[in-house]
Amino acid sequence: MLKEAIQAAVHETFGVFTASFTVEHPAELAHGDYATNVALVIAKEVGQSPRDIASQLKARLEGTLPEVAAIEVAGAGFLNFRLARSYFADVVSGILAAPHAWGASTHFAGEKVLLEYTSPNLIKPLHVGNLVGNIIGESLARLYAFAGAQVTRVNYPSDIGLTVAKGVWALKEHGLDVHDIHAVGKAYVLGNAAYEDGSRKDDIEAVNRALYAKNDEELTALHEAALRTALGELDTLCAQLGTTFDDVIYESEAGPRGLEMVRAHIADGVFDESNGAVIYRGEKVDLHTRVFINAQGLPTYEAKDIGNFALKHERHPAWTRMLVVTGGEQREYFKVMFAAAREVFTEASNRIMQHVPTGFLTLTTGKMSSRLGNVLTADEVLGDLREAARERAAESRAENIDELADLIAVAALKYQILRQAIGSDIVFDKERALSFEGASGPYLQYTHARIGSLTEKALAAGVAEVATITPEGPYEIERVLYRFPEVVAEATTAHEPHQLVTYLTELAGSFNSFYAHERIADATDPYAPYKLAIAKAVKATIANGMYLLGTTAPEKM
RNA sequence: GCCUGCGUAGUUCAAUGGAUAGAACAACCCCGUCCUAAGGGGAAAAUGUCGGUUCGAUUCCGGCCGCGGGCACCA
Repeated sequence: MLKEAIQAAVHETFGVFTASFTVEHPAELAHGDYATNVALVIAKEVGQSPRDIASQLKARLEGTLPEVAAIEVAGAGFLNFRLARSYFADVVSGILAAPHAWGASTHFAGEKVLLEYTSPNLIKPLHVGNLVGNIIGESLARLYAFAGAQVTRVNYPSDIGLTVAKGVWALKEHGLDVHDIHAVGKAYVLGNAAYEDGSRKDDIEAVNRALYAKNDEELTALHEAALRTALGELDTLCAQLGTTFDDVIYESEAGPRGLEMVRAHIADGVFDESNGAVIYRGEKVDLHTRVFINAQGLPTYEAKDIGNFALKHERHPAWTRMLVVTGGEQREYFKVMFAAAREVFTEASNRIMQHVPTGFLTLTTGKMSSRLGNVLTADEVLGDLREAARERAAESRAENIDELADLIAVAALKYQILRQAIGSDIVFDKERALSFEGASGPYLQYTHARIGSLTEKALAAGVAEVATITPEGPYEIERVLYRFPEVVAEATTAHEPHQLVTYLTELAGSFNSFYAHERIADATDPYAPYKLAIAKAVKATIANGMYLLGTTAPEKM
């Protein structure tokens, strides 16, 4: 709206111009609520100085925009706009009228999003790195749903293949306890070592074939028991982290299906046979060649993914957008896989398929490596966080300490993972995560709970929120508050939950500063009712924002 | 070798080509008869390097230096 008005004013004053300009929130609140660089951009074409142009535009625009209270010429020729007091008050009352809908949109209404994430190897305990995909995927799922899409959460765990065979071989060889996920993980490490050093490579490959063929009762039983153990751990973790999958596709289902699909598309030229293997020549679409079926006739990851695609497509035929969240090392791989999938599934070739690469997680002590013994498992990190949270929670106002400790642990972990752009590598600082201070999940939760308590105090003091009697100028917090829906929209379309994290942290900081300087639960303050209304609006914003991050904001802490 | 991602305070992260590069942690200083100190306030501290494009570059382009990922039968 503002942009169109500015554009019209420029046309009327200076005629047509070709340069494109922006209208955005300035980085500094001191520079107003919106700013445009139009004067700088058209200066050359118009042949006048940016500041002169800006002044003329200011004169023309002043008083014509109902929501704008003031226009200033600033800096090199920026035009800064300050929104009217009433605008902010309207936002606050809007939030209080429908707090759960605040930030929701219909941007993706009608879309059916298939979102695949988590997808672990079912032969070892999950480590923090494996949690990254789950945490990012869950946030994206909630963001899309909040924007009106129908989201289907899909888990695609690896239950078969060489990695699994290594573990099963060692479970038998060393007689480890298949019901203990850590023993299973230890078996995987042993199996991997025996495979890598070449000493038992043939044996393990034989186990792999036997698992595919299911022709060895003992191995098959061990295999199934190991899977049950791993799935049990996965269920527990997902329950703690707040993810419920709508569909699970096992690699063992996807394999045969992929084998069939790939073989069926050799004749029509999608795939080629080469050196006994079946390959896709990615060079035809500027990518690289990859093997889909190996020379032994077993499906590789690529054929399994074609099978996975087939199953997803079959079970959820109306999907409009397919997202797959995995580690960034699979970037090039997914380009090839999707290219092949578009040729195989021609009826779906125009739909949106996106790989969402996540960053690699390292510890402050370096890369995690089972050999170096510095692997941080998911249950370990959550356990430590819960333990630390419980100590603090014991002194809190919460009725249920354990429940609160869980919420805090999850928020602390997820904040650490979601605070940076999802594709960039993460250095996970456990000490930092445990500190609960400064920019952190618990900081957001604390602010939320603080407002909960404040609301009770206000009630007791006889202050009830009113969004109509306002002080003259907007408080800084109000100037941050109204931007929430824009941030949510941007976080969704750009797949950038970190924008939401940054925003919520700024909002909480702004509120805490407001709280430190203003009396709210004070019936003698004429603006206390309005300030309480703001506080409640902030609380609703944090609650919705934290939900979108896959976390929960407690009422008390 | 080819392809690709990344180098921002001591550390971990921000910044659709804009204004004085913004936070947090750590180190330093201040705030407790006052609605939760998991809080607030203050001071100090950064764009790897050399060029180019631009009114304006952390951002776009190129060279160099450094780090990571991928490149046929692993996932």
